[in-house]
Amino acid sequence: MGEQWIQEILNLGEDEKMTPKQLAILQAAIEVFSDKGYSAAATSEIAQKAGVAEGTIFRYYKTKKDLLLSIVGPTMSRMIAPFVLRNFKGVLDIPFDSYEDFLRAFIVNRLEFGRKNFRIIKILIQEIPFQPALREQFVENILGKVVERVEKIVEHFKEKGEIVEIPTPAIIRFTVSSVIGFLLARLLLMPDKDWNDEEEIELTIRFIMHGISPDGIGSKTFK
Amino acid sequence: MGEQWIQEILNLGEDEKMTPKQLAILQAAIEVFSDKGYSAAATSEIAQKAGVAEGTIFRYYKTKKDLLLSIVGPTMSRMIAPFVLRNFKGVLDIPFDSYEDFLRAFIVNRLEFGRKNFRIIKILIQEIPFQPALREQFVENILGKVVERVEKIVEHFKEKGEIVEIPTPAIIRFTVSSVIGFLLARLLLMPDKDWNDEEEIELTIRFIMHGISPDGIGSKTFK
Amino acid sequence: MGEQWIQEILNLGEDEKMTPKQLAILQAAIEVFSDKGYSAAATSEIAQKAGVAEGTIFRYYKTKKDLLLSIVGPTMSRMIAPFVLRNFKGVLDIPFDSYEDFLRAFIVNRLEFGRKNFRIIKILIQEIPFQPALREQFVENILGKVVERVEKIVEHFKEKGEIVEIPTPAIIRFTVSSVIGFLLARLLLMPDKDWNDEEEIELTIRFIMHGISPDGIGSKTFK
Amino acid sequence: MGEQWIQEILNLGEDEKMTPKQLAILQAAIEVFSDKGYSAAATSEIAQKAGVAEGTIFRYYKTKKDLLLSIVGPTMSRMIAPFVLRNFKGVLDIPFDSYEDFLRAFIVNRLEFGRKNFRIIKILIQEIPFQPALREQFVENILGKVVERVEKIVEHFKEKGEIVEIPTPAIIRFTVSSVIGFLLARLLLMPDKDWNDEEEIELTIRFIMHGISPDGIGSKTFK
DNA sequence: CATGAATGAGTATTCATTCAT
DNA sequence: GATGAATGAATACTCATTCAT
Repeated sequence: MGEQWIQEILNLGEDEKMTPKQLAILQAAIEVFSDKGYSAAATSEIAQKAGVAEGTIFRYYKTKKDLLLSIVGPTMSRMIAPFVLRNFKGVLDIPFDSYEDFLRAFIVNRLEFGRKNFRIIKILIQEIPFQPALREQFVENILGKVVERVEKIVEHFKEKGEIVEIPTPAIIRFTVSSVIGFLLARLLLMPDKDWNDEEEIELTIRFIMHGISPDGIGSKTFK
Repeated sequence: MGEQWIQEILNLGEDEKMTPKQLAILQAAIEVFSDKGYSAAATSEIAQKAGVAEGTIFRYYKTKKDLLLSIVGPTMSRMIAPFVLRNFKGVLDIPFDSYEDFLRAFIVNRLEFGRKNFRIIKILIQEIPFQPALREQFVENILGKVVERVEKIVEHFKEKGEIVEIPTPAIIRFTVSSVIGFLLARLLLMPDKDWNDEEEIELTIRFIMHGISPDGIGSKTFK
Repeated sequence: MGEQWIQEILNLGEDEKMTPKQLAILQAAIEVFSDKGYSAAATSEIAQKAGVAEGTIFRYYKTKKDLLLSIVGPTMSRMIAPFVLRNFKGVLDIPFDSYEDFLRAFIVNRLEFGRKNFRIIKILIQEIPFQPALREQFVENILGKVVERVEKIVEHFKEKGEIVEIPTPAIIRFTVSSVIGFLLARLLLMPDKDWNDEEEIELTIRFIMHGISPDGIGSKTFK
Repeated sequence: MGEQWIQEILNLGEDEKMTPKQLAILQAAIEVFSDKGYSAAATSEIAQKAGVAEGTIFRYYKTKKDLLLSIVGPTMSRMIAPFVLRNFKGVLDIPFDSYEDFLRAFIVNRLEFGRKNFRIIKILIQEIPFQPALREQFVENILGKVVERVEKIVEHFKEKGEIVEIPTPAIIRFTVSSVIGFLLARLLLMPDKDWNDEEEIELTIRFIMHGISPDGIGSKTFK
């Protein structure tokens, strides 16, 4: 595993200086945290795996919890990148011709993201229930913003008659469940199965589009 | 909270002798494990909460891990109860007139189950990634059997033309994602929201049925 | 060194149960604290010297500081025992015929006390500047009460013309300095010198009595 | 607080080169040592307070203990300055007309000294019991010389009939106790009280002189 | 000279587990 | 059976000291 990706993942491209040791610590911590869980992970093991002295960890991160947050925080921010990027553009900030297009772009993008950030996301999911700091950040900064954004998109296509008149939260739930269900099956539950990603994505989109299309009307794509 | 339910939940009705102390230990363990996570839970706290001596726990359960498995194992078995109960009955073991009926029965039933076994399920989900024993049991005994059973149901209704000709694993995935998505939102993410369960269930069923119905055909119920 | 004295010193005679291990821990802690100072004392060394496991210390005392306070607190209380004992008796609670008698009784009594509680007093003095909890208790409960009591005695004998008309705080300071000066020299600075305690005490009393007697009048005893 | 006094205090006027950094380190060390005690003081905190890198301390002082001794040693020497200064002068090296004059000069002088060197003296007193090197230096170079010198003075005035025929060590003890008692009360115990130094000094002198005057004879000053 | 990253032995404290009572 | 005192290995974290830059 190269050392480039970590820079990229945690730094968001800003070139804050990160010493090789710090990188090694982060990498080792990600590994150990995701393998054993935060609580059961020993700083001594992280140190050993990173090839540094135990004390070195605490030069960079005041506490073990600090180390956790340093890993999980930036990734959490990047989770919503696609939802906020073009938010300022102008009146019509929905750059998709159909909900389908949105879904397709979204799934492909997040599948890639999930692939790269697999371990960190695992840590995040595992620890959210036990770390109030994490949960708060997640609910307020992530969930909130994503929902807000998707709400607009859903309502936009509701107006256009593409989506059935069902309460928006339910629509969002259906969409998100299906997408996450796919991502989990693909990356977590059965990563070794012989997946045909493109086809699987299209099937998932078909399912969602059929599911939320107004009665009597199929999606445009899938007649 | 009475002490009856625990008996019921963990004993599956078999009247194995369980002393009040043992019950207290289990109850306390469920609370502490689900609040802090297995690793971060202290047996001393469990003992205190159960009102027994620290040593007493280890009379009943050789190790802390043993205690975990004793809690989570039986519940895991009961998760699949509806899928195996009538499996032996005879040739035609599909007691549903439509996939919709199956879904409705299934969701209602598992919502109830989830409500009762909330904490234990939380523990189960949290610990599956870290306890090989758990994962093995889960994959082989639970996932396997459920999939096997649902496969038959799905294929049955495929033949009847109710379900579109898409690979069965995908159909199952769509179904399960949607149902679990509902259960999670209902019980975990937003338990305090003012839910109209019946309506929400019907919406979910509509979504799934539309999603998996063959092109051009809506579900029977939702025209 | 027997194990009786510790009971006596820390328990004030009440027979609260103290296991042999707890006694051993206290004894070892007194030794190590007084030899190395609180900060530089290692709980591991205390454990070793007490012949118990490190963990055992923390069954009895939640923290190292707790251990310190458990040692030093009770002795602090006993320091003022002679000053509060007969305080309730009645109107005339000064059971001495002269300031001289008071001094004599006091010095003999506290010399004995100092001999027995030498190490603990050393710890107390060393740590008072750094432990706010200690300082507070000392100033309020000890210093306050002693001063209050001695003030009355001094003023009593001022009225009788035995003590010169000088501000009482100064009289107290002179008395206490001289007594403590003796005790320190006797017990701390030169414990190995060949002391004639009785004579030395009489000299000290003579010094104080001469020093505070009204001009032109010697003490009764020392013409 | 300027940076001059430190030079003065630690250097005894000799102009050994001392960089500003070294001065800052010493100043910071005095502060931290006296606030937290030697053992509990962290070199990192000293470095931070001094505005230098952690490593810099160890350029000037090989070890933490070295730093302590560098602070406390010179002050210890200066404690006895008044006792050795004119020791070489000639036969009659007692430049006081009476013990009273000696006391007065001595108390005033040492009060000033104590005021300036408060923190260092506190460190010294705190650490003498735990640092053999310090204790040795103190007993041999300080205590010894002071006693030697004061012995001569006391015996001089004994011969003149000003001081009662009591063993000299006792006389010294009385004197020193009373003086130190005053200094401690004045500077350490109750520094914020509204002191009238001049009057308080005269009272103390009166106490001592009365205390050690031969029977039947008051001091010259205080009839 | 000065830095501060790096070290690793040492710290107080926790905790699952044992076992004599 | 039930207890809880005792254990000791393991834990997160600190800190005086070193050394390459």
